[in-house]
Amino acid sequence: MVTMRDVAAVAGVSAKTVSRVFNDNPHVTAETKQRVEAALRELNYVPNAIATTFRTGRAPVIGVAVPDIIDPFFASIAKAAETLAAEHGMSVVITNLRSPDREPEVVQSLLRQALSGLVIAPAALDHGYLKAWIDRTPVVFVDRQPVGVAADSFIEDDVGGAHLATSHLVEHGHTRIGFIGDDLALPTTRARLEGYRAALSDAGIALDDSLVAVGAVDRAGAAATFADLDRAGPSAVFCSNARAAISLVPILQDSGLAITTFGDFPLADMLTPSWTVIDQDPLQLGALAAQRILDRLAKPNRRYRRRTVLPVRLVERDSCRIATRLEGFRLAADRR
Amino acid sequence: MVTMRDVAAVAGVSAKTVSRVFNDNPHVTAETKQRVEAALRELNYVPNAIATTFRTGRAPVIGVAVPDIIDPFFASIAKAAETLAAEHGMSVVITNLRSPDREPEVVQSLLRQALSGLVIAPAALDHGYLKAWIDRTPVVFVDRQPVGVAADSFIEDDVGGAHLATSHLVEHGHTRIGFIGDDLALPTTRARLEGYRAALSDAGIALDDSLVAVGAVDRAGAAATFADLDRAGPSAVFCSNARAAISLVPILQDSGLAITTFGDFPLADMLTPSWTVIDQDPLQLGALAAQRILDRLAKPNRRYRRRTVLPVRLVERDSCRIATRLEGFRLAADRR
DNA sequence: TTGTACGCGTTATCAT
DNA sequence: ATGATAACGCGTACAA
Repeated sequence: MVTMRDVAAVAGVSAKTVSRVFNDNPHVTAETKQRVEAALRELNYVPNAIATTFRTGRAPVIGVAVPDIIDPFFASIAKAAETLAAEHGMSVVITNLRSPDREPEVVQSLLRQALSGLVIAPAALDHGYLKAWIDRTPVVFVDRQPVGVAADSFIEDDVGGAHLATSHLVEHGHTRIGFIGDDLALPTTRARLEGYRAALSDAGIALDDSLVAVGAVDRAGAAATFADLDRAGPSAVFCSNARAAISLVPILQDSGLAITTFGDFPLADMLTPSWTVIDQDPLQLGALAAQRILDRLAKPNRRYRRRTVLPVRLVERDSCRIATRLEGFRLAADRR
Repeated sequence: MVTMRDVAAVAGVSAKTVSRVFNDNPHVTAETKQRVEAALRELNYVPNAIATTFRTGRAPVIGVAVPDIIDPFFASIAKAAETLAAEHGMSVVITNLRSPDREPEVVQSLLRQALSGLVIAPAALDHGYLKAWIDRTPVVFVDRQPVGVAADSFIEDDVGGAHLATSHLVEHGHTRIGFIGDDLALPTTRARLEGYRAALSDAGIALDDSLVAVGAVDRAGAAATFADLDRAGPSAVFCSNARAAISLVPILQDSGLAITTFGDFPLADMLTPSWTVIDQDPLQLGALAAQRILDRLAKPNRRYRRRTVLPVRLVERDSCRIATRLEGFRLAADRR
């Protein structure tokens, strides 16, 4: 490996002068600069990034940590952050959190790499382990709020979006509306349950806990969860997130239930019927988070808004128009 | 930040002894070890990973570089590599290649981080830029072969899979079979075109270049590409990859064409009709690649198989059963 | 303008 | 078994 010393020897200057030339320091004569540049090219000098990081204490790298990179929602966040970082000469490393309990070790091993910043969509329920790092490294939460630590966050309007989706079902005449989620331990899921309940209350519909079921994380779990919920006799369901929704497609596809879901997903518009969703714009989430990291690095002393809530919008498709079960309810009512 | 020196001062030993204790070096008396461990805990010592990497020249990190992390195929490769690495105390950093021409800079900035190894699903057409690194860092290619550099690779059977998919259409009675791909500059796409052509030849069907169209990278491109192909009057199409397939769903869904595609994708089995695909097992690809990195690190002098081709299998679903256009052809033939 | 000396935190070498 | 010293490659402070 060619070092600055090697280049210096060839150019007949000191290592420091090579450093100056390489970093475009103006205090070098044109003639010296030329000689050094020739040596640089001749030896094919490549800086040792680790040494630079070690010396300066910061790698020109932003970390992005997400619960599951297979989920297109999180992949989009990462991709947007990467695009923005690249525009500012930074690279991005993505890492999978894998599971709530592994989050601390995974994130800390990332943070030890002297990152310039971290964008995290947390999986864990408590993020107190970040306290020791947050003074030295800007950390921005996305999708979910920080718990046990103060940090910037960009989240979507979970309560509002769930309210919107549920109200949409109400407007279609449904009164028996189920809630299917992944895990109520997650604040995001809880907030969406809250929005769902608020919408029902606002419509004067009584809450029924047998219409709330969680555990839809894969196709098997989704089937079990739905079987549970189905006993309560819903005519419509609201899925609390895209991943649950994707798992639920096989079982909801031909159920005759009206459906809305929180979070768009690839091919949702191509299913039969196509699914009505709440759209979250993960690209914007990722871009905003990365921008905040860059801002904090550039102006550490400025004050920033701690919490930013992004609006969501309803994308209406077909899954609320077709509602066999509701017809059933109506016919039954007519007969009475 | 607490350093080994600080710990050494508290324990009343030298920094080197602290290092020995921390790294489980046996040449330390039990009594000394105990004292040092107490100091370690008291000061809450956390090693500076950058300093260690700097000193040893290797970070306990495997890099995974893929063209597009949004593509579930590549995300699966990354995830599998991560799982395997974690079992061996290594972490993984994922990076997006973004585009063929940006690949060299992106990869090299990754490699400068003194990685222990790199798993790459390349986007670029030539990988000669890796020559300078490959002696110091194990590099394993997945999905696509190395060009311009010698390296290990794990790829799927592109020619065989395409042959399989095309033959399947032939068996269903099709003779006008289109090929829709993303980019013929990619060796993968070319190999699949080759398999497609071989299958037609084997069936005694004449090749027709107007039945080959590329440019399906997003929904707009897919629509344009298909419009082009459609003029040639196909009754069936073979999509050369999952990403193209996903983009083509809107336009092929109700086309009445029989369909096969190379690469399964989420919800392919939930479309109407469900899509028959060639399944590639990206998880295995990622796991094998990461294992090879670990093997090469553990036994650098062993010899390894350069090129491993994984078999693929046909997953038959409904998209070949429904073939309105073929009926049209037959009726036309009957009338004659 | 250019160079010297030093230090970042860790580990390897070689004494003791 | 333990420690002193040097070294990894670069950038900072300061001197020349």
